[in-house]
Amino acid sequence: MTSSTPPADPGAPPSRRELNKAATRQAITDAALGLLRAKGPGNFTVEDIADAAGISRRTFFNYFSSTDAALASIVHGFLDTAIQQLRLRPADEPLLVSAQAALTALADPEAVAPLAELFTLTQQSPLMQHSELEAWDHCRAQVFDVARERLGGSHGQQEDLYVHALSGSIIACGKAAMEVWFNRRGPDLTPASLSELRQLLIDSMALLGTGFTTPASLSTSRSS
Amino acid sequence: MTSSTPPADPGAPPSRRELNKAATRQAITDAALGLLRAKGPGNFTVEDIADAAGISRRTFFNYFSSTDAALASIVHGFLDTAIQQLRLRPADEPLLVSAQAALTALADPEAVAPLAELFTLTQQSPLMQHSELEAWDHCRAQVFDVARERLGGSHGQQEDLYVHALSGSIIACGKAAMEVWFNRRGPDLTPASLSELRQLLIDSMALLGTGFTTPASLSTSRSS
DNA sequence: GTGCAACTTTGCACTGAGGGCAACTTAAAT
DNA sequence: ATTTAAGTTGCCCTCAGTGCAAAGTTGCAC
Repeated sequence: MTSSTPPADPGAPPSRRELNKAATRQAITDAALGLLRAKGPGNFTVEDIADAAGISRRTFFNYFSSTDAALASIVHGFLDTAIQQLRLRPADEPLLVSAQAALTALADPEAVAPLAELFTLTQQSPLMQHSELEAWDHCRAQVFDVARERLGGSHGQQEDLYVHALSGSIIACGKAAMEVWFNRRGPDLTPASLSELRQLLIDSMALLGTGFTTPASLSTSRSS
Repeated sequence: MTSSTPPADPGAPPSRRELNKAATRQAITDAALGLLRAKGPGNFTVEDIADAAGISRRTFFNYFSSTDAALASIVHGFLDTAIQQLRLRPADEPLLVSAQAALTALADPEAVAPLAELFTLTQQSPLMQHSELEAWDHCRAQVFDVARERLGGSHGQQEDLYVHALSGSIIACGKAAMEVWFNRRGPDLTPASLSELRQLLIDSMALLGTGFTTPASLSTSRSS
């Protein structure tokens, strides 16, 4: 089974089985992305992906529960590293600052390239929104965990709202920054474009931190 | 077809066809909700719903593209009225205040009852999250429209981020308030519970308006 | 190495979603 | 009443997703 317990020992050398599984997983997402490029969203089947990845249809489902899930694993990968970055921040830092730092740290070509391509390929069609929304929501849940940990165990019921609202808003703003960036730049990955993405991420978190005070405050960002 | 142009004349008396369609639509969601109650999420098929609603399986798909969609129409209904309320607010009012008003206006038994039941019935299982997330996202898009209209046509590129981030955050906070409320109260629809929901909605918008300043500000809400 | 145990892949078969199409039924219009 | 448009249904197709059991691999002990 794919879902059995992995060694959970980060220090140990990955066994052959682990490597094979990782490779297969990668082959699947590569194949899926390739077909998306070649045929467009909705115009290929799970069997197509399996063939392209050199595995059987049935095995595909051992790894992913759907075509969408396979493609969304790209988004998951990105967001997971974002969460990793977030957890590295000092616990006494304001969450918004941590989020800013974690996100801008990821605004480099290698990390955003697959994401950018995926977005440009699927922007027009709602066939991917499902898993994409889920990926963001999964990330939100993890930000929620981090936020709750930071507030310590002393949280009464009031903090529930605070933590829920904050984590949700952080995700919403991160999403907003990415969306605006894609709308403006498309698949442009030049340093100038990436620096604009960083600025957008910073600005969106700043908006959150200042309570969205009137649009006059918009003069903050002048980056293109 | 279901998707043909409705008269779009709100003054005219609804024709027989319109009435039939509305009735069928309602019968479907009723049947779906009934089956959800009776069998639990994931334990019934489209055919079951069609049978219960007294229509053919094929006709079901003329109205909804999936079981999820049929159930999510409940959420859609709620959020659509929320948007309606939002559009009724004066255009020069701060958006956060408008959102607060629109949402709290809907915190009455008739409006939230179906929603509350749906949430309690599906909270445990991820079988509904798809359409639910979509419903919220659809609502976000509409808040986005309202926000853009309010900022007038003079919006340069900076406003894009502002509007995206703001509408996304509003939705996130509305969601947060509802989620906290369901977690605390479950399907409780007593006036005390509803007033707590109202307070939560107000508080979450307030958090957004104050930039989530330190948890010390949490003492605002003391409502149970 | 040999062999066993655990894990993984695959084929097969089955249920059910979703949609195209044409025949049929019902409401509206003249 | 007759024609026309809108809606319903049955038939049939493809494809998603899953359980099961028979293979094929890898890990480990001897």
